[in-house]
Amino acid sequence: MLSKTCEYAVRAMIYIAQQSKNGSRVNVKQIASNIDSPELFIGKILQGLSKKGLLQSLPGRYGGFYINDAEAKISLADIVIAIDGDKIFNGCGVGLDYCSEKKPCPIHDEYKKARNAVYKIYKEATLAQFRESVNKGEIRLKRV
Amino acid sequence: MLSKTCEYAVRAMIYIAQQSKNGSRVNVKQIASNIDSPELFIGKILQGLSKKGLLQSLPGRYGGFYINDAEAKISLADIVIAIDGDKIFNGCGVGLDYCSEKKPCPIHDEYKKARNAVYKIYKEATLAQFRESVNKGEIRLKRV
DNA sequence: ATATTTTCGGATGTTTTTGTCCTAATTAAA
DNA sequence: TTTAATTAGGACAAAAACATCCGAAAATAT
Repeated sequence: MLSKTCEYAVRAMIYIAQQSKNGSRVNVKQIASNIDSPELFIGKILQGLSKKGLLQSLPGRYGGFYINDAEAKISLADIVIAIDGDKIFNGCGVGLDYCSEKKPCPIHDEYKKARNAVYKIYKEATLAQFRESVNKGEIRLKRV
Repeated sequence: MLSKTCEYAVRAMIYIAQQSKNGSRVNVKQIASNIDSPELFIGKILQGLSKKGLLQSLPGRYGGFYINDAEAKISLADIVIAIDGDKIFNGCGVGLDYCSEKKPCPIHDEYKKARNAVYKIYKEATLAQFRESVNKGEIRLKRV
């Protein structure tokens, strides 16, 4: 399960990807109101992702956040790993550090399959994909 | 991903199930040292599970925790739900409360499949199963 | 140049999760 | 019945996650 921080990040990135189709920028106020997140908090989160190069930011009047064509190739998995790390995709099903191919835990093999399926989903969902569904009403990012 | 509390609970329950094969009880000190958890904390966790009827406890000298044949039928999923709730098995992949069959989020369908696979694994792993593998060295519950 | 609007960065505050402490109640052996 | 060893329960403490505040820096329109 993703952390709350990570959920905000994923939804914000999807929103920004949609909005920056033609180079336009969105500010934190817009983002927060469109994804139902605390404004200052999503600001901090995006600052971090921006530092890591997952999106662009421009300070100053008429500034904001945006995503260029190169960044549109990034996947939800990239965002998740940047925020929560890769434990969700690699970790053991019962929390054992030693658990591995060589020293599997009781549910290792099946759990690994399921985990990989989850990874595949997040990996194959790229921001570019979400741009496609702009304005079709297919995507709604508010929580309720 | 399970909470730390939940991971401790799952490992403790597996350990207790193994140990109480012939009605014997284990105390928190034994449990903690065998699953690598804080002693007092796992005590608290098991008290909670005991109240909910997922295992038996006996206070007093020579007391401890144990699992009877009826409880051996419970699955890891039952434990997870008792501690972390069912959000991990039912929740949306990007944290949207409204997300459902009728109003799916962008990754709803595939995510649901993967989530169901995870549920199946935890559901089919019963404590009775783990009793089978006692002393075969198949199960190791210490973290490292 | 100046005013305005935005992100940046660091400190701070709040809530939840994780973990501990202490005393009481309970049980069984001696 | 006494004693020792254990769980029960409630308060407390520490750490991590979540969230806000404030002043500085940056960018653009005027």
